[in-house]
Amino acid sequence: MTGVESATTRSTRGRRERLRAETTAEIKDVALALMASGGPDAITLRAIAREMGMTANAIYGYFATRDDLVTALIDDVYTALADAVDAAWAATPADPPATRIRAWARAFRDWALGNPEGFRLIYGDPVPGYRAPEGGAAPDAAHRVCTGLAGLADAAWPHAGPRHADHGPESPGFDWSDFDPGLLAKVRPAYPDLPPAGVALALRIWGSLHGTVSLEVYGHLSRQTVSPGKLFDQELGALVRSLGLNG
Amino acid sequence: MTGVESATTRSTRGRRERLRAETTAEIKDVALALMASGGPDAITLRAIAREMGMTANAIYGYFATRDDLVTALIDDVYTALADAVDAAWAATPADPPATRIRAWARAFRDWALGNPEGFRLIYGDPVPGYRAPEGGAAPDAAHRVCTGLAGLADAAWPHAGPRHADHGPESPGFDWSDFDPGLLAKVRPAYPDLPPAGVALALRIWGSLHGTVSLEVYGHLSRQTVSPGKLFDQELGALVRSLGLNG
DNA sequence: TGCGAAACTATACGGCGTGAAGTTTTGATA
DNA sequence: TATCAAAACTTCACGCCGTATAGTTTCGCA
Repeated sequence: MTGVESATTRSTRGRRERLRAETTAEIKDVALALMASGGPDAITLRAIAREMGMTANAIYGYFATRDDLVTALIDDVYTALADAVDAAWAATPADPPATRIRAWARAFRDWALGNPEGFRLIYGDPVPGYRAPEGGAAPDAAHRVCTGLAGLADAAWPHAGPRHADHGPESPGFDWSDFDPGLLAKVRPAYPDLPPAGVALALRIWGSLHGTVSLEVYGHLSRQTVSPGKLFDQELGALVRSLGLNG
Repeated sequence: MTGVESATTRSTRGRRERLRAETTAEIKDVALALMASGGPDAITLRAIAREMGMTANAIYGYFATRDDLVTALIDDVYTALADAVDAAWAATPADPPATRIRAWARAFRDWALGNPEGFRLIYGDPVPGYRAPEGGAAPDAAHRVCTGLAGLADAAWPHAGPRHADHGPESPGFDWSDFDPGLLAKVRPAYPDLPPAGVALALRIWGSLHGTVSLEVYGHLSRQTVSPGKLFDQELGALVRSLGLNG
Protein backbone atom coordinates (compact mmCIF):
# COMPACT_ATOMS: atom_id res chain seq x y z
CA MET A 1 0.00 0.00 0.00
CA THR A 2 2.81 2.34 0.71
CA GLY A 3 3.76 2.32 -2.90
CA VAL A 4 0.21 3.06 -4.02
CA GLU A 5 -0.25 5.70 -1.35
CA SER A 6 2.97 7.41 -2.21
CA ALA A 7 2.08 7.30 -5.85
CA THR A 8 -1.30 8.86 -5.10
CA THR A 9 0.34 11.49 -2.95
CA ARG A 10 2.80 12.28 -5.61
CA SER A 11 0.21 12.51 -8.34
CA THR A 12 -2.22 14.66 -6.37
CA ARG A 13 0.53 16.93 -5.19
CA GLY A 14 1.61 17.14 -8.79
CA ARG A 15 -1.91 17.95 -9.79
CA ARG A 16 -2.13 20.84 -7.37
CA GLU A 17 1.13 22.26 -8.54
CA ARG A 18 0.12 21.84 -12.14
CA LEU A 19 -3.17 23.64 -11.62
CA ARG A 20 -1.33 26.39 -9.84
CA ALA A 21 1.18 26.72 -12.64
CA GLU A 22 -1.61 26.77 -15.22
CA THR A 23 -3.46 29.52 -13.40
CA THR A 24 -0.24 31.49 -13.07
CA ALA A 25 0.39 31.10 -16.76
CA GLU A 26 -3.18 32.09 -17.58
CA ILE A 27 -2.87 35.26 -15.51
CA LYS A 28 0.26 36.20 -17.39
CA ASP A 29 -1.28 35.31 -20.74
CA VAL A 30 -4.35 37.43 -20.07
CA ALA A 31 -2.12 40.27 -18.89
CA LEU A 32 -0.08 40.08 -22.08
CA ALA A 33 -3.24 40.01 -24.17
CA LEU A 34 -4.56 43.07 -22.36
CA MET A 35 -1.25 44.79 -22.89
CA ALA A 36 -1.28 43.93 -26.57
CA SER A 37 -4.74 45.36 -27.04
CA GLY A 38 -4.63 48.35 -24.74
CA GLY A 39 -1.02 49.06 -23.89
CA PRO A 40 0.84 48.47 -20.65
CA ASP A 41 -1.69 50.59 -18.77
CA ALA A 42 -4.40 48.07 -19.52
CA ILE A 43 -2.68 45.62 -17.19
CA THR A 44 -4.91 45.92 -14.17
CA LEU A 45 -5.62 43.21 -11.67
CA ARG A 46 -9.33 43.86 -11.95
CA ALA A 47 -9.34 43.60 -15.74
CA ILE A 48 -7.37 40.36 -15.61
CA ALA A 49 -9.71 38.94 -13.01
CA ARG A 50 -12.75 40.04 -15.01
CA GLU A 51 -11.36 38.27 -18.04
CA MET A 52 -10.76 35.12 -16.03
CA GLY A 53 -14.06 35.11 -14.17
CA MET A 54 -12.39 35.70 -10.85
CA THR A 55 -12.10 38.37 -8.26
CA ALA A 56 -9.15 40.72 -8.40
CA ASN A 57 -7.99 39.65 -4.99
CA ALA A 58 -7.72 36.04 -6.10
CA ILE A 59 -4.65 37.09 -8.08
CA TYR A 60 -2.92 37.91 -4.82
CA GLY A 61 -2.66 34.21 -4.27
CA TYR A 62 -0.31 34.06 -7.24
CA PHE A 63 1.42 37.42 -7.20
CA ALA A 64 2.01 39.34 -4.01
CA THR A 65 1.43 42.63 -5.75
CA ARG A 66 0.72 44.07 -9.15
CA ASP A 67 4.37 45.05 -9.47
CA ASP A 68 5.36 41.43 -8.96
CA LEU A 69 3.10 40.45 -11.83
CA VAL A 70 4.61 43.15 -14.04
CA THR A 71 8.06 41.95 -13.06
CA ALA A 72 7.17 38.43 -14.11
CA LEU A 73 5.84 39.75 -17.42
CA ILE A 74 9.01 41.74 -18.02
CA ASP A 75 11.05 38.66 -17.28
CA ASP A 76 9.09 36.61 -19.82
CA VAL A 77 9.06 39.29 -22.48
CA TYR A 78 12.72 40.16 -22.12
CA THR A 79 13.56 36.49 -22.31
CA ALA A 80 11.53 36.23 -25.51
CA LEU A 81 13.46 39.13 -26.99
CA ALA A 82 16.76 37.54 -26.03
CA ASP A 83 15.60 34.26 -27.56
CA ALA A 84 14.64 36.02 -30.79
CA VAL A 85 17.98 37.71 -31.31
CA ASP A 86 19.92 34.65 -30.21
CA ALA A 87 17.96 32.60 -32.71
CA ALA A 88 18.75 35.01 -35.52
CA TRP A 89 22.39 34.87 -34.54
CA ALA A 90 22.41 31.10 -34.50
CA ALA A 91 20.55 30.87 -37.82
CA THR A 92 23.09 32.95 -39.69
CA PRO A 93 26.51 31.69 -40.72
CA ALA A 94 29.47 33.33 -39.03
CA ASP A 95 30.88 34.47 -42.35
CA PRO A 96 30.69 37.14 -43.46
CA PRO A 97 30.39 38.96 -40.14
CA ALA A 98 28.50 41.85 -41.72
CA THR A 99 25.65 39.58 -42.72
CA ARG A 100 25.40 38.15 -39.26
CA ILE A 101 25.42 41.60 -37.73
CA ARG A 102 22.66 42.71 -40.07
CA ALA A 103 20.64 39.63 -39.19
CA TRP A 104 21.00 40.27 -35.48
CA ALA A 105 20.07 43.92 -35.80
CA ARG A 106 17.10 43.20 -38.05
CA ALA A 107 15.87 40.58 -35.62
CA PHE A 108 16.09 43.13 -32.85
CA ARG A 109 14.11 45.71 -34.81
CA ASP A 110 11.60 43.19 -36.12
CA TRP A 111 10.92 41.92 -32.64
CA ALA A 112 10.46 45.43 -31.36
CA LEU A 113 8.09 46.44 -34.15
CA GLY A 114 6.21 43.17 -33.77
CA ASN A 115 5.94 43.56 -30.02
CA PRO A 116 5.85 47.30 -29.46
CA GLU A 117 4.06 46.99 -26.15
CA GLY A 118 6.60 44.46 -25.00
CA PHE A 119 9.38 46.78 -26.02
CA ARG A 120 7.79 49.55 -24.00
CA LEU A 121 7.34 47.21 -21.10
CA ILE A 122 11.02 46.33 -21.10
CA TYR A 123 12.64 49.63 -21.93
CA GLY A 124 10.11 52.30 -21.02
CA ASP A 125 8.22 53.30 -17.94
CA PRO A 126 6.49 49.96 -17.76
CA VAL A 127 3.42 50.92 -15.82
CA PRO A 128 2.48 53.67 -13.38
CA GLY A 129 4.66 53.69 -10.31
CA TYR A 130 6.51 50.52 -11.16
CA ARG A 131 10.07 50.24 -10.01
CA ALA A 132 12.26 47.37 -11.09
CA PRO A 133 13.49 44.92 -8.46
CA GLU A 134 17.06 43.76 -8.07
CA GLY A 135 17.19 40.19 -9.32
CA GLY A 136 15.10 38.09 -11.63
CA ALA A 137 15.23 36.92 -15.20
CA ALA A 138 15.20 40.39 -16.75
CA PRO A 139 18.77 41.35 -15.81
CA ASP A 140 19.81 37.94 -17.05
CA ALA A 141 18.04 38.49 -20.37
CA ALA A 142 19.62 41.92 -20.61
CA HIS A 143 23.00 40.31 -20.14
CA ARG A 144 22.12 37.80 -22.83
CA VAL A 145 21.27 40.59 -25.22
CA CYS A 146 24.47 42.39 -24.39
CA THR A 147 26.39 39.18 -24.81
CA GLY A 148 24.88 38.84 -28.25
CA LEU A 149 26.07 42.35 -28.96
CA ALA A 150 29.47 41.39 -27.68
CA GLY A 151 29.38 38.61 -30.25
CA LEU A 152 28.84 41.23 -32.92
CA ALA A 153 31.72 43.26 -31.57
CA ASP A 154 33.89 40.18 -31.32
CA ALA A 155 33.17 39.16 -34.89
CA ALA A 156 34.08 42.61 -36.09
CA TRP A 157 36.93 43.23 -33.68
CA PRO A 158 39.74 42.16 -36.02
CA HIS A 159 38.61 44.94 -38.36
CA ALA A 160 37.01 47.32 -35.90
CA GLY A 161 39.63 47.11 -33.17
CA PRO A 162 42.13 49.47 -34.71
CA ARG A 163 39.41 52.05 -35.33
CA HIS A 164 37.77 51.78 -31.98
CA ALA A 165 40.76 51.28 -29.71
CA ASP A 166 40.96 53.98 -27.09
CA HIS A 167 42.62 57.04 -28.41
CA GLY A 168 42.36 60.78 -28.15
CA PRO A 169 42.53 62.99 -25.07
CA GLU A 170 38.76 62.80 -24.55
CA SER A 171 38.62 59.04 -24.47
CA PRO A 172 40.01 57.81 -21.17
CA GLY A 173 40.11 54.15 -22.09
CA PHE A 174 38.19 51.22 -20.65
CA ASP A 175 39.02 48.67 -18.04
CA TRP A 176 37.25 45.51 -16.93
CA SER A 177 36.26 47.36 -13.78
CA ASP A 178 34.09 49.64 -15.90
CA PHE A 179 31.60 46.86 -16.47
CA ASP A 180 29.11 44.93 -14.47
CA PRO A 181 30.58 41.67 -13.17
CA GLY A 182 27.46 39.74 -14.05
CA LEU A 183 27.75 40.91 -17.64
CA LEU A 184 31.43 40.04 -17.83
CA ALA A 185 30.74 36.61 -16.38
CA LYS A 186 28.78 35.92 -19.52
CA VAL A 187 30.82 37.85 -22.05
CA ARG A 188 34.38 36.97 -21.18
CA PRO A 189 34.03 33.20 -21.30
CA ALA A 190 32.14 33.47 -24.58
CA TYR A 191 34.56 35.89 -26.21
CA PRO A 192 37.89 35.59 -24.42
CA ASP A 193 39.75 37.66 -26.99
CA LEU A 194 37.49 40.68 -26.71
CA PRO A 195 39.16 43.50 -24.73
CA PRO A 196 37.30 46.00 -22.53
CA ALA A 197 37.13 48.46 -25.40
CA GLY A 198 35.32 45.77 -27.37
CA VAL A 199 32.67 45.42 -24.67
CA ALA A 200 32.31 49.19 -24.74
CA LEU A 201 31.84 48.97 -28.48
CA ALA A 202 29.11 46.39 -27.95
CA LEU A 203 27.28 48.72 -25.60
CA ARG A 204 27.62 51.58 -28.07
CA ILE A 205 26.16 49.43 -30.83
CA TRP A 206 23.34 48.69 -28.43
CA GLY A 207 22.78 52.39 -27.96
CA SER A 208 22.64 53.09 -31.67
CA LEU A 209 20.20 50.31 -32.42
CA HIS A 210 18.12 51.00 -29.36
CA GLY A 211 17.86 54.67 -30.24
CA THR A 212 16.63 54.19 -33.76
CA VAL A 213 14.23 51.44 -32.81
CA SER A 214 13.03 53.26 -29.72
CA LEU A 215 12.27 56.45 -31.62
CA GLU A 216 10.35 54.37 -34.10
CA VAL A 217 8.39 52.35 -31.56
CA TYR A 218 7.39 55.45 -29.64
CA GLY A 219 6.27 57.19 -32.80
CA HIS A 220 8.81 59.99 -32.79
CA LEU A 221 10.45 59.00 -36.04
CA SER A 222 7.19 58.79 -37.91
CA ARG A 223 6.74 62.53 -37.38
CA GLN A 224 9.96 63.17 -39.23
CA THR A 225 10.14 60.53 -41.93
CA VAL A 226 7.80 58.16 -43.68
CA SER A 227 10.61 55.70 -44.31
CA PRO A 228 11.94 54.49 -40.99
CA GLY A 229 12.89 51.21 -42.60
CA LYS A 230 15.15 52.91 -45.10
CA LEU A 231 16.68 54.86 -42.28
CA PHE A 232 17.37 51.69 -40.35
CA ASP A 233 19.00 50.11 -43.38
CA GLN A 234 21.20 53.16 -43.77
CA GLU A 235 22.04 52.98 -40.10
CA LEU A 236 23.00 49.35 -40.52
CA GLY A 237 25.19 50.21 -43.46
CA ALA A 238 26.91 52.94 -41.49
CA LEU A 239 27.37 50.59 -38.56
CA VAL A 240 28.92 47.87 -40.69
CA ARG A 241 31.15 50.41 -42.38
CA SER A 242 32.22 51.94 -39.08
CA LEU A 243 33.21 48.44 -38.02
CA GLY A 244 35.48 48.26 -41.03
CA LEU A 245 33.49 45.45 -42.57
CA ASN A 246 32.54 47.02 -45.90
CA GLY A 247 29.49 44.84 -46.00
CA MET B 1 -14.08 109.83 -18.51
CA THR B 2 -13.81 107.72 -21.54
CA GLY B 3 -10.08 107.75 -21.31
CA VAL B 4 -10.17 106.84 -17.64
CA GLU B 5 -12.78 104.21 -18.20
CA SER B 6 -10.96 102.63 -21.02
CA ALA B 7 -7.79 102.67 -18.99
CA THR B 8 -9.60 101.05 -16.08
CA THR B 9 -11.17 98.50 -18.37
CA ARG B 10 -7.90 97.72 -19.91
CA SER B 11 -6.15 97.38 -16.56
CA THR B 12 -8.82 95.24 -14.97
CA ARG B 13 -9.20 93.10 -18.00
CA GLY B 14 -5.45 92.83 -17.95
CA ARG B 15 -5.64 91.94 -14.29
CA ARG B 16 -8.08 89.12 -14.89
CA GLU B 17 -6.03 87.72 -17.67
CA ARG B 18 -2.88 88.09 -15.62
CA LEU B 19 -4.39 86.23 -12.68
CA ARG B 20 -5.57 83.53 -15.01
CA ALA B 21 -2.15 83.24 -16.60
CA GLU B 22 -0.52 83.12 -13.18
CA THR B 23 -2.81 80.34 -12.00
CA THR B 24 -2.20 78.43 -15.21
CA ALA B 25 1.53 78.80 -14.73
CA GLU B 26 1.26 77.74 -11.08
CA ILE B 27 -0.64 74.62 -12.05
CA LYS B 28 2.09 73.69 -14.51
CA ASP B 29 4.84 74.54 -12.03
CA VAL B 30 3.30 72.39 -9.33
CA ALA B 31 2.81 69.60 -11.85
CA LEU B 32 6.45 69.80 -12.87
CA ALA B 33 7.53 69.82 -9.22
CA LEU B 34 5.41 66.76 -8.53
CA MET B 35 6.89 65.06 -11.56
CA ALA B 36 10.40 65.90 -10.44
CA SER B 37 9.83 64.41 -7.01
CA GLY B 38 7.67 61.45 -7.85
CA GLY B 39 7.94 60.81 -11.56
CA PRO B 40 5.38 61.42 -14.28
CA ASP B 41 2.85 59.28 -12.45
CA ALA B 42 2.77 61.76 -9.60
CA ILE B 43 1.04 64.25 -11.88
CA THR B 44 -2.52 63.92 -10.65
CA LEU B 45 -5.09 66.66 -10.65
CA ARG B 46 -5.93 65.93 -7.05
CA ALA B 47 -2.31 66.18 -5.91
CA ILE B 48 -1.86 69.44 -7.77
CA ALA B 49 -5.02 70.85 -6.28
CA ARG B 50 -4.01 69.69 -2.80
CA GLU B 51 -0.71 71.46 -3.21
CA MET B 52 -2.46 74.63 -4.32
CA GLY B 53 -5.20 74.60 -1.73
CA MET B 54 -7.88 74.05 -4.31
CA THR B 55 -10.28 71.41 -5.40
CA ALA B 56 -9.27 69.10 -8.19
CA ASN B 57 -12.18 70.25 -10.28
CA ALA B 58 -11.02 73.86 -10.18
CA ILE B 59 -8.23 72.81 -12.53
CA TYR B 60 -10.82 72.01 -15.14
CA GLY B 61 -11.28 75.74 -15.50
CA TYR B 62 -7.76 75.88 -16.89
CA PHE B 63 -7.31 72.55 -18.61
CA ALA B 64 -10.19 70.67 -20.12
CA THR B 65 -8.70 67.34 -19.12
CA ARG B 66 -5.66 65.86 -17.50
CA ASP B 67 -4.28 64.94 -20.88
CA ASP B 68 -4.49 68.57 -21.93
CA LEU B 69 -2.40 69.50 -18.91
CA VAL B 70 0.14 66.82 -19.75
CA THR B 71 0.23 68.06 -23.33
CA ALA B 72 0.97 71.56 -22.10
CA LEU B 73 3.74 70.21 -19.89
CA ILE B 74 5.23 68.25 -22.77
CA ASP B 75 5.12 71.38 -24.90
CA ASP B 76 6.95 73.39 -22.25
CA VAL B 77 9.51 70.71 -21.49
CA TYR B 78 10.23 69.87 -25.10
CA THR B 79 10.65 73.58 -25.82
CA ALA B 80 13.09 73.82 -22.92
CA LEU B 81 15.10 70.95 -24.37
CA ALA B 82 15.13 72.59 -27.79
CA ASP B 83 16.22 75.86 -26.19
CA ALA B 84 19.04 74.10 -24.34
CA VAL B 85 20.55 72.45 -27.39
CA ASP B 86 20.02 75.53 -29.54
CA ALA B 87 21.80 77.60 -26.92
CA ALA B 88 24.74 75.19 -26.86
CA TRP B 89 24.88 75.37 -30.63
CA ALA B 90 24.81 79.15 -30.61
CA ALA B 91 27.42 79.39 -27.88
CA THR B 92 29.99 77.34 -29.77
CA PRO B 93 31.96 78.67 -32.72
CA ALA B 94 31.25 77.05 -36.06
CA ASP B 95 34.84 75.95 -36.43
CA PRO B 96 35.89 73.28 -35.95
CA PRO B 97 32.65 71.44 -36.64
CA ALA B 98 33.66 68.54 -34.42
CA THR B 99 33.72 70.79 -31.37
CA ARG B 100 30.32 72.18 -32.14
CA ILE B 101 28.92 68.73 -32.65
CA ARG B 102 30.33 67.59 -29.34
CA ALA B 103 28.86 70.64 -27.63
CA TRP B 104 25.43 69.99 -29.08
CA ALA B 105 25.52 66.32 -28.13
CA ARG B 106 26.77 67.03 -24.63
CA ALA B 107 24.05 69.62 -24.13
CA PHE B 108 21.50 67.03 -25.19
CA ARG B 109 22.82 64.46 -22.75
CA ASP B 110 23.30 66.96 -19.93
CA TRP B 111 19.76 68.20 -20.28
CA ALA B 112 18.44 64.66 -20.27
CA LEU B 113 20.42 63.65 -17.19
CA GLY B 114 19.47 66.88 -15.47
CA ASN B 115 15.80 66.45 -16.33
CA PRO B 116 15.29 62.72 -16.47
CA GLU B 117 11.59 62.98 -15.71
CA GLY B 118 11.23 65.54 -18.45
CA PHE B 119 13.04 63.25 -20.85
CA ARG B 120 10.67 60.44 -19.93
CA LEU B 121 7.73 62.78 -20.34
CA ILE B 122 8.82 63.70 -23.85
CA TYR B 123 10.11 60.43 -25.17
CA GLY B 124 8.53 57.72 -23.06
CA ASP B 125 5.02 56.68 -22.20
CA PRO B 126 4.28 60.01 -20.58
CA VAL B 127 1.56 59.00 -18.22
CA PRO B 128 -1.05 56.23 -18.09
CA GLY B 129 -3.35 56.27 -21.05
CA TYR B 130 -2.01 59.46 -22.52
CA ARG B 131 -2.07 59.80 -26.27
CA ALA B 132 -0.40 62.70 -27.99
CA PRO B 133 -2.57 65.15 -29.92
CA GLU B 134 -1.87 66.33 -33.44
CA GLY B 135 -0.68 69.91 -33.15
CA GLY B 136 0.88 71.98 -30.43
CA ALA B 137 4.33 73.13 -29.49
CA ALA B 138 5.82 69.67 -29.05
CA PRO B 139 6.00 68.75 -32.75
CA ASP B 140 7.46 72.16 -33.35
CA ALA B 141 10.11 71.62 -30.69
CA ALA B 142 10.83 68.21 -32.15
CA HIS B 143 11.37 69.84 -35.52
CA ARG B 144 13.65 72.37 -33.87
CA VAL B 145 15.73 69.57 -32.36
CA CYS B 146 15.89 67.80 -35.70
CA THR B 147 16.82 71.05 -37.37
CA GLY B 148 19.67 71.40 -34.91
CA LEU B 149 20.74 67.90 -35.87
CA ALA B 150 20.49 68.90 -39.50
CA GLY B 151 22.89 71.70 -38.61
CA LEU B 152 25.33 69.09 -37.34
CA ALA B 153 24.91 67.08 -40.51
CA ASP B 154 25.26 70.19 -42.63
CA ALA B 155 28.45 71.24 -40.88
CA ALA B 156 29.91 67.80 -41.43
CA TRP B 157 28.46 67.19 -44.86
CA PRO B 158 31.50 68.33 -46.84
CA HIS B 159 33.44 65.55 -45.09
CA ALA B 160 30.65 63.13 -44.33
CA GLY B 161 28.81 63.36 -47.61
CA PRO B 162 31.04 61.03 -49.59
CA ARG B 163 30.88 58.43 -46.82
CA HIS B 164 27.16 58.64 -46.27
CA ALA B 165 25.88 59.19 -49.75
CA ASP B 166 23.48 56.48 -50.76
CA HIS B 167 25.26 53.44 -51.98
CA GLY B 168 25.00 49.71 -51.83
CA PRO B 169 22.15 47.46 -52.96
CA GLU B 170 20.53 47.56 -49.51
CA SER B 171 20.35 51.35 -49.36
CA PRO B 172 17.60 52.54 -51.66
CA GLY B 173 18.45 56.24 -51.43
CA PHE B 174 16.47 59.12 -49.98
CA ASP B 175 14.21 61.66 -51.51
CA TRP B 176 12.58 64.78 -50.12
CA SER B 177 9.31 62.90 -50.13
CA ASP B 178 10.72 60.60 -47.47
CA PHE B 179 10.48 63.34 -44.87
CA ASP B 180 7.81 65.26 -43.06
CA PRO B 181 6.97 68.53 -44.83
CA GLY B 182 6.88 70.42 -41.54
CA LEU B 183 10.39 69.29 -40.80
CA LEU B 184 11.65 70.19 -44.25
CA ALA B 185 10.01 73.61 -43.97
CA LYS B 186 12.44 74.30 -41.17
CA VAL B 187 15.47 72.41 -42.39
CA ARG B 188 15.69 73.31 -46.07
CA PRO B 189 15.66 77.10 -45.65
CA ALA B 190 18.23 76.83 -42.86
CA TYR B 191 20.52 74.45 -44.72
CA PRO B 192 19.80 74.78 -48.44
CA ASP B 193 22.83 72.75 -49.47
CA LEU B 194 21.93 69.68 -47.43
CA PRO B 195 20.56 66.87 -49.62
CA PRO B 196 17.96 64.34 -48.53
CA ALA B 197 20.67 61.90 -47.54
CA GLY B 198 21.98 64.58 -45.20
CA VAL B 199 18.61 64.86 -43.46
CA ALA B 200 18.62 61.11 -43.14
CA LEU B 201 22.06 61.35 -41.59
CA ALA B 202 20.71 63.88 -39.10
CA LEU B 203 17.95 61.51 -38.08
CA ARG B 204 20.45 58.70 -37.70
CA ILE B 205 22.63 60.85 -35.48
CA TRP B 206 19.49 61.53 -33.48
CA GLY B 207 18.93 57.83 -33.12
CA SER B 208 22.44 57.15 -31.90
CA LEU B 209 22.40 59.90 -29.32
CA HIS B 210 18.86 59.16 -28.25
CA GLY B 211 19.66 55.51 -27.76
CA THR B 212 22.67 55.99 -25.56
CA VAL B 213 21.01 58.72 -23.50
CA SER B 214 17.74 56.85 -23.30
CA LEU B 215 19.36 53.67 -22.05
CA GLU B 216 21.15 55.75 -19.44
CA VAL B 217 18.11 57.73 -18.31
CA TYR B 218 16.01 54.60 -17.97
CA GLY B 219 18.72 52.87 -15.96
CA HIS B 220 19.51 50.10 -18.42
CA LEU B 221 23.09 51.15 -19.03
CA SER B 222 23.90 51.34 -15.35
CA ARG B 223 23.32 47.59 -15.11
CA GLN B 224 26.07 47.00 -17.66
CA THR B 225 28.66 49.65 -16.99
CA VAL B 226 29.60 52.01 -14.22
CA SER B 227 31.00 54.52 -16.69
CA PRO B 228 28.21 55.72 -18.94
CA GLY B 229 29.98 59.03 -19.33
CA LYS B 230 33.05 57.35 -20.77
CA LEU B 231 30.83 55.40 -23.07
CA PHE B 232 29.14 58.56 -24.29
CA ASP B 233 32.51 60.19 -24.94
CA GLN B 234 33.57 57.17 -26.95
CA GLU B 235 30.32 57.33 -28.83
CA LEU B 236 30.95 60.97 -29.60
CA GLY B 237 34.42 60.16 -30.82
CA ALA B 238 33.10 57.44 -33.08
CA LEU B 239 30.39 59.76 -34.36
CA VAL B 240 32.84 62.52 -35.18
CA ARG B 241 35.14 60.02 -36.82
CA SER B 242 32.34 58.49 -38.85
CA LEU B 243 31.57 61.99 -40.09
CA GLY B 244 35.12 62.22 -41.35
CA LEU B 245 35.95 65.01 -38.97
CA ASN B 246 38.89 63.47 -37.10
CA GLY B 247 38.03 65.58 -34.10
C1' DT C 1 -26.08 98.80 -6.33
C1' DG C 2 -26.93 95.05 -8.82
C1' DC C 3 -26.01 91.93 -12.76
C1' DG C 4 -23.60 88.33 -15.11
C1' DA C 5 -19.75 85.80 -15.89
C1' DA C 6 -15.93 83.56 -14.14
C1' DA C 7 -13.84 80.85 -10.45
C1' DC C 8 -14.45 77.58 -7.42
C1' DT C 9 -16.77 73.85 -4.33
C1' DA C 10 -19.84 69.82 -3.32
C1' DT C 11 -21.34 65.57 -4.50
C1' DA C 12 -21.30 61.53 -7.03
C1' DC C 13 -19.84 57.60 -10.19
C1' DG C 14 -16.93 54.10 -11.70
C1' DG C 15 -12.27 52.20 -11.73
C1' DC C 16 -7.93 51.31 -9.53
C1' DG C 17 -4.58 48.54 -5.90
C1' DT C 18 -4.79 46.34 -1.77
C1' DG C 19 -5.70 44.87 3.22
C1' DA C 20 -8.63 42.06 6.50
C1' DA C 21 -11.84 38.71 7.26
C1' DG C 22 -14.83 35.14 5.90
C1' DT C 23 -16.20 31.16 2.86
C1' DT C 24 -15.68 27.35 -0.16
C1' DT C 25 -12.94 23.75 -2.21
C1' DT C 26 -9.75 20.10 -2.01
C1' DG C 27 -6.56 16.61 -0.92
C1' DA C 28 -4.25 13.93 2.70
C1' DT C 29 -5.08 11.26 6.87
C1' DA C 30 -6.98 8.43 10.78
C1' DT D 1 -15.27 7.23 4.64
C1' DA D 2 -15.36 11.05 7.92
C1' DT D 3 -12.38 14.74 9.31
C1' DC D 4 -9.42 18.50 9.19
C1' DA D 5 -6.01 21.83 7.69
C1' DA D 6 -4.52 24.37 4.08
C1' DA D 7 -5.22 26.40 -0.23
C1' DA D 8 -8.26 29.00 -3.33
C1' DC D 9 -11.37 32.25 -3.67
C1' DT D 10 -15.01 35.92 -2.35
C1' DT D 11 -16.82 39.87 0.20
C1' DC D 12 -16.29 44.15 2.14
C1' DA D 13 -13.81 48.16 2.96
C1' DC D 14 -10.48 52.09 2.34
C1' DG D 15 -8.29 55.63 -0.05
C1' DC D 16 -6.65 56.91 -4.40
C1' DC D 17 -7.69 58.44 -9.24
C1' DG D 18 -10.26 61.29 -13.43
C1' DT D 19 -14.26 63.55 -14.37
C1' DA D 20 -19.36 64.85 -14.97
C1' DT D 21 -23.09 67.72 -12.98
C1' DA D 22 -24.94 71.07 -10.23
C1' DG D 23 -24.59 74.59 -6.93
C1' DT D 24 -22.08 78.50 -4.71
C1' DT D 25 -19.06 82.28 -4.13
C1' DT D 26 -16.36 86.12 -5.95
C1' DC D 27 -15.69 90.16 -8.51
C1' DG D 28 -15.27 93.30 -12.44
C1' DC D 29 -18.24 96.22 -14.71
C1' DA D 30 -22.47 99.04 -16.10
